[in-house]
Amino acid sequence: MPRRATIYDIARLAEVSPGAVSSVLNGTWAKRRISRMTADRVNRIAAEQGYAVNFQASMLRRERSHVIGMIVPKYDNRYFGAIAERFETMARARGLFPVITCTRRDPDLEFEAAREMVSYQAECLVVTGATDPDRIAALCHAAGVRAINLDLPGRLAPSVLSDNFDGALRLTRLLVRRTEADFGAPVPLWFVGGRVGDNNTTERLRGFHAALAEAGRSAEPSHIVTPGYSSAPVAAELGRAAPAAPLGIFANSTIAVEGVMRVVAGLPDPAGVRMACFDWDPFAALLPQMIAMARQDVEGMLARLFALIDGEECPAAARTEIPCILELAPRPSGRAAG
Amino acid sequence: MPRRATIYDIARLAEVSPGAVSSVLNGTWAKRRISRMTADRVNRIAAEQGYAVNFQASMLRRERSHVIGMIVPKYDNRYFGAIAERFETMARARGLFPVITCTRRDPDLEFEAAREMVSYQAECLVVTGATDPDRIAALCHAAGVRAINLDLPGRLAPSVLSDNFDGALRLTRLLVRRTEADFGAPVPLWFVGGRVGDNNTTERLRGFHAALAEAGRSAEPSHIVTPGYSSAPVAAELGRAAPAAPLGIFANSTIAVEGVMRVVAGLPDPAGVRMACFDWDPFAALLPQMIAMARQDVEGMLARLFALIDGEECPAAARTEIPCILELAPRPSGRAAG
DNA sequence: CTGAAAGCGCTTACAG
DNA sequence: CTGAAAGCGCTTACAG
Repeated sequence: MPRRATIYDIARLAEVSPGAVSSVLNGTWAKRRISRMTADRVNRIAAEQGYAVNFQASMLRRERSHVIGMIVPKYDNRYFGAIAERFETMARARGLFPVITCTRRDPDLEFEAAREMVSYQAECLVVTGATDPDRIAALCHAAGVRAINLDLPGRLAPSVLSDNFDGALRLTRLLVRRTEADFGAPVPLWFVGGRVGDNNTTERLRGFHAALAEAGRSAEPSHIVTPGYSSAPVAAELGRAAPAAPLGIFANSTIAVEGVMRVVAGLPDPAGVRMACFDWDPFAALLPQMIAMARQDVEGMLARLFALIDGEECPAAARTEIPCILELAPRPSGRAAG
Repeated sequence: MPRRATIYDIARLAEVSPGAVSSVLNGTWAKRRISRMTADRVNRIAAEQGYAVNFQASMLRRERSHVIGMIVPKYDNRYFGAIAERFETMARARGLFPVITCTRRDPDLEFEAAREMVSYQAECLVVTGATDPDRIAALCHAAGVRAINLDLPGRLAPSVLSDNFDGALRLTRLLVRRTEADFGAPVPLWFVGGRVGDNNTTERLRGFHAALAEAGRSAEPSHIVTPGYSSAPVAAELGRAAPAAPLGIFANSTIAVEGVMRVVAGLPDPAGVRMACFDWDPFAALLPQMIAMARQDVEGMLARLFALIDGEECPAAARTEIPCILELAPRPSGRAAG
């Protein structure tokens, strides 16, 4: 493996000192009163040699690393994928070096990944959807790294969340209204997916109950099916509960929709199902059963996140809830009311 | 910002030399014949201090960085999201440090990101779906970094691809067979999405034509609609071409499906459309028009990719095409034949 | 206008 | 069984 060119190689070729090369290449040459002629020569030779600075050496020497870390449960998911993508773009726009790693909802991997971010000398770590954000915040604080929670809240660092209660409330109101309109009378409403104890599920469940209460109704406990976030257990548990159409379903995440649809496909009357989903997917929106989706406002969340990052103040108590965007599904032509 | 603990801090507290601390913490203490008692003490104190090694310093000093880079067009996409996620998992399993960055199909960003990977001292760069992979490979080679292309091929580095021709051939055969069965006679077949000149579109188009030729048919040039990979131009151009049902559509990517569905929704008879899609999405599979999807074999592709990475040999000519997995869409109960 | 020099935090051959 | 020391490639105050 041919050794990469260093500032010493460039210095030799340009017949200047390594220090001068360094300041030309990192743009501080004017401040150091190096002549433009020298700067041009050094830049030309560096380009010819395909020189690329060694980040390890450069970051070691500099006072600040400008590294900003993010851990995220998954990439393979519209919501978290959009978060990761937008995070990178916004970090780069600020001259920061984003380092993202995906922790697959594994608590140990989350913690190890956070440690790794400390090792990368991250100045700030965005902890997205972590199962135990406070454990990570403690690790960060011990190392002098700012932590900010995203998507799921913690007590030891500020949190930027979706307004899960409000989104679920509005979604459930729609579900109540549309099922009554389509079927001519109240039908059983189910809440499917997620895990009780998880903050987001708790908040959405609260919104679900509140909307039912507004309508003078209450939820049947056996219609709350929360076996987690993957689709197989959702399909299994919902299948055992044997729902009968007509009915309405609040799907707590698009992954839950995958499970729900397997059960719905087996029903004698799939057209007797109406569904609302917390989270958004363009194709799920085209399902004939879908009436609305609560799209989490990724841009709004990240705007708030970077406002916290840009401002130094980060009170641990700060907690921002960003409203979701309610997307009505197109009403398929073939679907009759009632 | 409190300074992070260093090996010097631990050394002082444990009353040993910094060198001894270093070898205890990186596991080479047995080789250096340091006593277990000393090692235990150092480990305990390091844990108490929340010590985390400084990667910049450690990687600078070591001979190898163990960093492995990947550039990827998007995270917010089932296919590329799955690639990024699996890449991280497999790299970690090998003790490597994956660094991924998302380049949003921007040629300049791709090149800048590749430069950045060289600066991170990456030993290898996986170039995924790049618009100009050879420009990046040249940069890598100049810096002594191995490059491997994924998803789109280049001439200067080995390439791991989907077997686009074969996948499109099988998908089109299905489309021919199912439209003839459902409508009782051959109907117009359209190819929608992607860009002519792009390797993958070219190969899939070749498969499309080959399957038509097998059936003794040929494609109408005006039925090839390839205005790129985003959904808005697909909807616009397909809308202008005003397709009439009954018809069959080969959608070149799930993003194309989004555009196609906007047009289909406006047709007098959406049920007169059959669609096959290159690429997979669980919800797109549930569209009533969808008959089959070609799921790219991400696991198979990455297995091959890491076989190249693990083995030192990387002949630039090497080109592997991994077969796609054909997923038949569930046949909706409400859909009548003919 | 530019160079010599110290030092970032680590690793590892070498000496004992 | 352990320490002293050199050096990875850079940056930047300091001296001239």
